[in-house]
Amino acid sequence: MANAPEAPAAEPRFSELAQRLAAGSVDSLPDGALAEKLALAERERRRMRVKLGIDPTAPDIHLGHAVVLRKLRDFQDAGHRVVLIVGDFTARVGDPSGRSTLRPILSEEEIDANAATFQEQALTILDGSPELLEVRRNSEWLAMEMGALLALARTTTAAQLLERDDFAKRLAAGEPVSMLELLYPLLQGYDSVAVRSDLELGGTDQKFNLLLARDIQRAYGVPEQAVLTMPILAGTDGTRKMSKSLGNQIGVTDAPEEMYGKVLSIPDEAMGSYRELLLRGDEEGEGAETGAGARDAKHALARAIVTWLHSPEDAEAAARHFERVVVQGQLPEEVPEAVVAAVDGAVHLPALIESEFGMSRSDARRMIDQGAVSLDDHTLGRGDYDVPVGRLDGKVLRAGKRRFRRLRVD
RNA sequence: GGCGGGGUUCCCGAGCGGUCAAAGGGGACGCGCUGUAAACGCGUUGGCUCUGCCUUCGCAGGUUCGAAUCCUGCCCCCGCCA
Repeated sequence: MANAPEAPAAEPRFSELAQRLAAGSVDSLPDGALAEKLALAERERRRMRVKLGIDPTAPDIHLGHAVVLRKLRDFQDAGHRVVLIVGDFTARVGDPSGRSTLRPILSEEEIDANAATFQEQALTILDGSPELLEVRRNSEWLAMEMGALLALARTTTAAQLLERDDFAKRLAAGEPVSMLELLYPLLQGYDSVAVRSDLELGGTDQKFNLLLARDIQRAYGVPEQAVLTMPILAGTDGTRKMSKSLGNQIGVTDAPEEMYGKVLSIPDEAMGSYRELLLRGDEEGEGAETGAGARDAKHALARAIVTWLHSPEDAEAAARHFERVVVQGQLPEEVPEAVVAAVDGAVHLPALIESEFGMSRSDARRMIDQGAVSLDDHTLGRGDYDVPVGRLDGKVLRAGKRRFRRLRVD
């Protein structure tokens, strides 16, 4: 970095830098704030403090988080410091952003466990060197006294909070909004006061909270943060926000084959945004969006994502696995073994499927009846629930497309 | 505090004394087809020792041969008034 502390910030230079760093974002607010922050940091010869808060309400980081984490990484690569706040305290409150209902309350043990894996998984994307990453837990400052909480509550009015889109909508729809939820934006804002953030990142659904944090910082007499919002990544269904609770997520630590398959299951129309939000744009060509071209484009996308989060070798292997198991309907290279015990010389398949694949026996029976279960090449039919042991040893039981077990008779 | 509306299966939502394990949609799963775990079509979707039995319609009692449906009490949500 150049050092010209006395000279007024060379505006064009910082605007340009800010523009580059904000690439891919939806909003960079207020106008010009990011450039000023960059200039200020350089003038003071320090790194910018770039905040991201994540509530450890679910144990895994998914690609939706990855969009923002990747952007944070850009800031690290530019020499700035990421302050990752693990919301162990706010997880107990539950951010209602973009949700229509109250989150379930998690136990302290669950939160701790989630927080640990979160931190670890974030490092698959972030640079973990101490000067570039600071990890904090917001229970450090949010477990405050009642008096302090009241002071915080005084900073904001009910009208301000009710401006928030999802609160307003729920209210209008006659749905409950708890006081606890109303408090959430204040707590998140206080995080920004506590860590003196220069910039905070978040999804577009965080815009309100990120901006309110500025008001709270002002009320506490600390500099107001700039705000950068990133687009929301759709889940594997292609429409709703990716989230664990909707079951449409792709975890950053998902096994390569799993990750590959999940990417292929997104609707064709979602490919473009996946490419833009997750890859840097220079990885793979555009590819056609329809016909066989779409298939190839999607395979390329899956390969690129697995390469990013695992390795090129894993991506290769995952592609082979997919071709073999899904396209050609063959067995995977490795099939886990299951030891079966016979009763009266026969094995009750619904019971076996229940214990091996964790579904109910009724489900298992339905699958057998629907021709979804096979032993080697023989597809079972309606009512084939009991099979003599003699016919089982060494055979591969397949239930549905993706569940396999090689049977060994005890 | 008063008055009114409401809590149904994974979700939304119909049912309002038997024909209800409960319409319809979503989601999920399965089969077919295919360009992929896309799209489309068809089917399945409480559990089990499965042509029957058991459990479920906020919770607890009650009426009835019989209740998700009626009554009583309680809990929770929403609205209006205060």
